[in-house]
Amino acid sequence: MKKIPVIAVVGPTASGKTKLAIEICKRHNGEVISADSMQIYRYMSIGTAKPDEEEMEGIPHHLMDFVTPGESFSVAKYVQLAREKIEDIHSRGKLPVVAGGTGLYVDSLLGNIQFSDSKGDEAIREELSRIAAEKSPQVLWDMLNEIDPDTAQTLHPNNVWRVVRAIEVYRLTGKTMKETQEESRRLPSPYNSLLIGMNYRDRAVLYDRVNRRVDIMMEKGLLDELKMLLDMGFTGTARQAIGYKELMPYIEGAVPLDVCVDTLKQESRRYAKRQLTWFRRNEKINWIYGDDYDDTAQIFDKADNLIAFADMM
RNA sequence: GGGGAUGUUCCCGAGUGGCCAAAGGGGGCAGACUGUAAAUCUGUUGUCUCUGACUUCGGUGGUUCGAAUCCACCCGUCCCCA
Repeated sequence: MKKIPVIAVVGPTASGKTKLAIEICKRHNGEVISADSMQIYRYMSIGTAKPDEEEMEGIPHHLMDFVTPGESFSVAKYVQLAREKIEDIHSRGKLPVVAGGTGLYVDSLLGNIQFSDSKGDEAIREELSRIAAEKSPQVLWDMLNEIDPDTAQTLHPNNVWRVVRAIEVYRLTGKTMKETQEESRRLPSPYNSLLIGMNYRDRAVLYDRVNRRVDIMMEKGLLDELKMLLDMGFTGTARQAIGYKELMPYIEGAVPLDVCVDTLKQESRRYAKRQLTWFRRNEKINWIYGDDYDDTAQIFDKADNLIAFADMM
């Protein structure tokens, strides 16, 4: 069976992924599938740096702006939906271009990870979390070490949530996390993917872009967007999004706005760094360093070279 | 002009004679990551020829076997009185 060609544009926040993905779509008849854990939410546009109508230049964008803040979502759900989108786009003779900074989503999708049917169990989670809180994280970790030493070895006792999850998986399925993960990787990927990573050789350049983008978000009315979300009852995972939680102390009158904005910039920079840590371990990524070029046109051409060289179409 | 306080490693901040290259926090850097992932967690952070050596705690000089810690003077900052 012929594999489906997919181009993925990854990289840290504010690196220029969105622009590049749209340009690739324009040149190669593509459609964008977002791989961003926060752009999935409706009403969160400025803070998640969703491209607006004008920036999209008529290119269809999928898996963006379709979950109401407060609703639950998961990698498994993302992968399922993204697969359908890729099928759909490909069947229409167009090129799927996955673009986003959520490494887990991208890798799970392209790696064709099979998530089992078992969901979560609140009761189990509460019970286990309580053990960590009332006794100690170490006690909980020891429990995991009894049933699944392989996974326990890879987890730090302080990473309570992961330990809880590993034990939960075992209780729910009778299989250890390690077995579950091995099974999830059995099916080969149906995609012939080309990964392009945007980055900057000089970290300061990237950080400067991040800072400037936060300023732009503020100018666009991030505060009003947050207030609107709060009026709607802002809950769930969506609330974890960088851009909103950092401004809360100001809304509550506890901290001056400029201090909150500085924190927001800092958290954004740290996030960019974490994203790099994730993507850098992937040797299949073809990196494009923005500071190697004088303008975006050259970056687009470089991407084109990569695509031509990959000869995937 | 008088009185008081203070100056510590990138930042904040502990440290009042040896156990101090110096607690803790922040930031930086590096890493992990399979149903919350913009989350969660870990390591590291003076230099070097690195199980030891060397240079640091405003400056200079001194006391001492030994000082970031004690003394003298100097420089800077802050507060109060005038």
